[in-house]
Amino acid sequence: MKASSRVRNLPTPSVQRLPVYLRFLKEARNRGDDVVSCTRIAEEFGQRSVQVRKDLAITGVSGRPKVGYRVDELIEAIESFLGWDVKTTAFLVGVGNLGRAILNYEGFVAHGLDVVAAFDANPTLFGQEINGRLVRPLDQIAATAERLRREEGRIVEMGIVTVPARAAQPVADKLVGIGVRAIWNYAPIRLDLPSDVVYEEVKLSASFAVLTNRLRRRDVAE
Amino acid sequence: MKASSRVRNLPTPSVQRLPVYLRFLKEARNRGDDVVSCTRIAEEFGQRSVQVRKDLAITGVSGRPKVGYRVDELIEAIESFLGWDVKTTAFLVGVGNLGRAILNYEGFVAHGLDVVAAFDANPTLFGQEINGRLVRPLDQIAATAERLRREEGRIVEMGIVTVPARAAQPVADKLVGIGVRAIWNYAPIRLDLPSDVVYEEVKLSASFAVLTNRLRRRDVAE
DNA sequence: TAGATTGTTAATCGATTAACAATC
DNA sequence: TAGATTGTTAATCGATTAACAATC
Repeated sequence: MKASSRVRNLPTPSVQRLPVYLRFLKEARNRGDDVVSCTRIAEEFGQRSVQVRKDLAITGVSGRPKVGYRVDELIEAIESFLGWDVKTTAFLVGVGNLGRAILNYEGFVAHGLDVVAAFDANPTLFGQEINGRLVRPLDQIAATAERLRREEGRIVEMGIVTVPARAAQPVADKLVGIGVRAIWNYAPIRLDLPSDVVYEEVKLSASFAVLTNRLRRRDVAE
Repeated sequence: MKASSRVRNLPTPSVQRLPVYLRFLKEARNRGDDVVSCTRIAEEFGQRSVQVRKDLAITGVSGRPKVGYRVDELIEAIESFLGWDVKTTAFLVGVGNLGRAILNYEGFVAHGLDVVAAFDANPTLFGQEINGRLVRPLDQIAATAERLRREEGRIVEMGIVTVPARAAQPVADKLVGIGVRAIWNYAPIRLDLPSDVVYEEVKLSASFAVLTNRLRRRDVAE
């Protein structure tokens, strides 16, 4: 069987909504709820219940008519579907404020993200420790990956790029060079990568564009 | 004419792609290019030229067959359409690493964003200056807005929320209280706001979900 | 049992792409 | 003029929503 025939095309909007449900479900679990219905979830987020049901269906979970879904089953199904039940070993490059924000945010740790080391080109940062992670010289990225593999048997799967735009492509190339299979890019520039590397860009400008455009159109309408 | 009949529904994906084109067009201008074609832009970003043409069309700009679009006209049209040619006065609440990242990033300044003051609840930060902006006590947000209006005649249009999830809703309520008409939320929680306040959320978890899901599905396919 | 809910198929809606005329 | 490009209408594709049967 060819890989292409096995990888179904999943609706990206559904994948993007799952973390929202997950957060709500964890709160429900903390309240001691055993089951939850799509109607309830939809109501919480102002959506249609059919959409929630379709979204949950892609994880493979099933509920019981009249009753709903078991909260713990649902949490497990979403986490497993997103790959958040396994550790994702990552390197982060660019220890500016954005890089620090990611290193300090515990939310991603709960999603399996394990940033094992941080890198920067600025010598004044070398040796600094951020939330338990040492800042290393960018030059040592390959050596660090190799040592990690040799000593702990760990493979770096993901590279997080939080450098300025102009530095992003060379940094991404370095990350691909050490064998990462996914790049999470925060720099405001599209990166050119081999097609077998999974790529995702955080587009803050796109978000700002939607906001300001709506704000200005609202003004015009008044 | 009712407002609802005047506000056309614009394709959000198109609005989100405009900043990408804009960045490219500014580079083109710096290189001294006078005109650029959709074909060229599409090629740069791996899209179809029709899509680029449709995207540009929503700004109201028009090009010339055989020639293309004038670079300076196009830049002006996109910036005006997005509301990036006018200053947007904003308050930022939450001076953690994420808040600092936004205060220090000059890219948004080029998009008209003018964060005039930053607020936090943590007294150890009060009086600190970040990229020229003083950190003030959250308590003083209303007084600061009022003084700004009285002394400089400036209205705070946007609130940027970079506090932890649990603090986000009360902070948003405060911002709405001082009259902001747009909220840009970085906290991983959906905010409840009056319907006349424009709202946009930066969903880092959604981005991470897409990335890890693809990474794990790729693994399965191998 | 009746009502609420799941799961699925069909209809609708919106965005992308194809096709092609207009034009410089 | 011929070829490249814009602008627009029609076709396709994908996601959302409606409708409804199944079921606890």
